Amino acid sequence: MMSIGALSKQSGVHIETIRYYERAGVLPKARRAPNGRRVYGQEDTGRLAFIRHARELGFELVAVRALLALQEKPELSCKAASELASAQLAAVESRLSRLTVLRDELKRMVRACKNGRVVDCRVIDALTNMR
Amino acid sequence: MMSIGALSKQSGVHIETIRYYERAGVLPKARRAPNGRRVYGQEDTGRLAFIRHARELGFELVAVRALLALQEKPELSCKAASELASAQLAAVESRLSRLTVLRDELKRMVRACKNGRVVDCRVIDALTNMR
DNA sequence: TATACATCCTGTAGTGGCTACAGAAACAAG
DNA sequence: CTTGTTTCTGTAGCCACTACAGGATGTATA
Repeated sequence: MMSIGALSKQSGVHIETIRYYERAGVLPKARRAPNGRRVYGQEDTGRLAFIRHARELGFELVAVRALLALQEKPELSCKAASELASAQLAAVESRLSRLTVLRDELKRMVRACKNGRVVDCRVIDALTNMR
Repeated sequence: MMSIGALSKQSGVHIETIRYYERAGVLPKARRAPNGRRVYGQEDTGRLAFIRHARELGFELVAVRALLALQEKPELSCKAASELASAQLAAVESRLSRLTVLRDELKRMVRACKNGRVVDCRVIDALTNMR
């Protein structure tokens, strides 16, 4: 049992963001103390960690909601769950392959630009003439 | 010499975005025809290509502006440009490694969901305990 | 020339995912 | 009881666009 401030410290997610997640339907509506303040449990720390990492990986809140639904409805049919997971997997693999291209391009750029002047620097060329 | 519509078609950047870039100070204020319409030259196609690719690589507009400023002052050292690229590279590599973990977990989950129950899936754990 | 329609202009508002603040209420410490 | 912290709701701002509205101007066809 903890306050929104304690949850915020534990999870590293801003208080305002926690309230925003509730408003956006990503977190369930928090239980309230008699004085009206939100009360959280340990499971919310886990949920927030999950949301944070998923967001860092580029998942939109809609997708995060879908993934959380998997966790919170273990009675969901295997077929539906598998389809949802497959869709996420496809999204992840697409992101992965594009990121790999970007990484290689950035590596090339950094290599091509070692202690020269901008005149000799290939970063700008690389960005202008990429395709 | 071309209109904003022609530039848009050539560059693949929406008209509204081109005007937004001007407003945001990323593109220089366009020369105007006597009737008040914006007039562009071939160099603007290059600038837009540059901006587009930089954005695709995850550079923020602030960074794009910095890179464009470097381009206009070629007597400066390349250090700043390569630092920007290195920062991008680090961010991309961090995302890559975490995405790889997630992909493996999703693959595992899809496999597990074939014959088991959602409750056995560990994707949530993978995302929750990721660091 | 008249009409139709495309293109452009400025300005404003909406989007997602936060983040920041204002003003009020409640709580905790001295 | 005062002071300071925490929380509440509600609203506004941020970035990087995107989507209009409403008006001016341009071009093609009858």
